[in-house]
Amino acid sequence: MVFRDIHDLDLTHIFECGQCFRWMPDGSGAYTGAAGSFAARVFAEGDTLTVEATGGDEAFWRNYFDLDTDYGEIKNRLIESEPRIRKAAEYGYGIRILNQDPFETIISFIISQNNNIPRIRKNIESLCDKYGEPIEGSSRKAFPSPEALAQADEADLAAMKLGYRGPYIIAAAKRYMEEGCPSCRDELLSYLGIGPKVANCIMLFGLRDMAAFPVDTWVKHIMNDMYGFDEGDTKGMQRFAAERFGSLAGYAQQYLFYYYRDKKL
DNA sequence: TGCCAGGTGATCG
DNA sequence: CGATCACATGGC
Repeated sequence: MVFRDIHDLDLTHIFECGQCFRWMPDGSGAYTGAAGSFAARVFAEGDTLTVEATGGDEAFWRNYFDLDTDYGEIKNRLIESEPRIRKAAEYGYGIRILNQDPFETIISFIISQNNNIPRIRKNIESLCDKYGEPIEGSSRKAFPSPEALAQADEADLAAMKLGYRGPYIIAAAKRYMEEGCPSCRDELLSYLGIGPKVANCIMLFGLRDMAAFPVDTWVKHIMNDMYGFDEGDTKGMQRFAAERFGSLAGYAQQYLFYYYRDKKL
């Protein structure tokens, strides 16, 4: 399917900015990957976005890529309220916060803790290969269901190099099965293996709370470098983000994170 | 080798 | 409360 008249979209920035882990360039300028239980190949030319998907209707992909949000407007408002973010916002041109499946987001960001992005990708792909359903028309597997991960064996997860996160994954899947999708930050924080940072990532990327401002090791560096915060002062950083960026803090965080991680300033 | 990566849980004062 | 430490793993 083809979406026309799309602005402020850059697939590289969308897929490499650290919000998702299952998309990769195929060498032709396109990206292949999976969202939930669908696989796809996507590419952008001019102001059109083409999605060749194994499933999901137009509404699904329009929502996944957040095509109804005006990112030009968001960027202007961020720069207006905090001019020092301009460079980061311009560098991350075309980033869109994807609307990802909540369960996939929960498990993915539990895996992300004290880990690096290439290894997070490998861990998630291993999990999908072993516990995900096959996707018709693709070699990729769907992200595993809560039921599948709830029945996973701890030793198998250990063999897949998930480290100490294995038990967190199984416990989270069981709980999700029994209680359904968590709806707020406090509920997420009561999961074993989910602390303030991971909870904020899930709120932002999985539950669409655009005011969430995850503070990870990169954001600590940024906030120290750009604004002079002590690297231990997470509370102060959160307060600053809430005051300056308000309901747009999540977008700001993503621009800052991507800019710093990519340029290593 | 020791430090780091999209941190958190347990423990201790 | 806040500070400290262990925790699996792999890259540099």
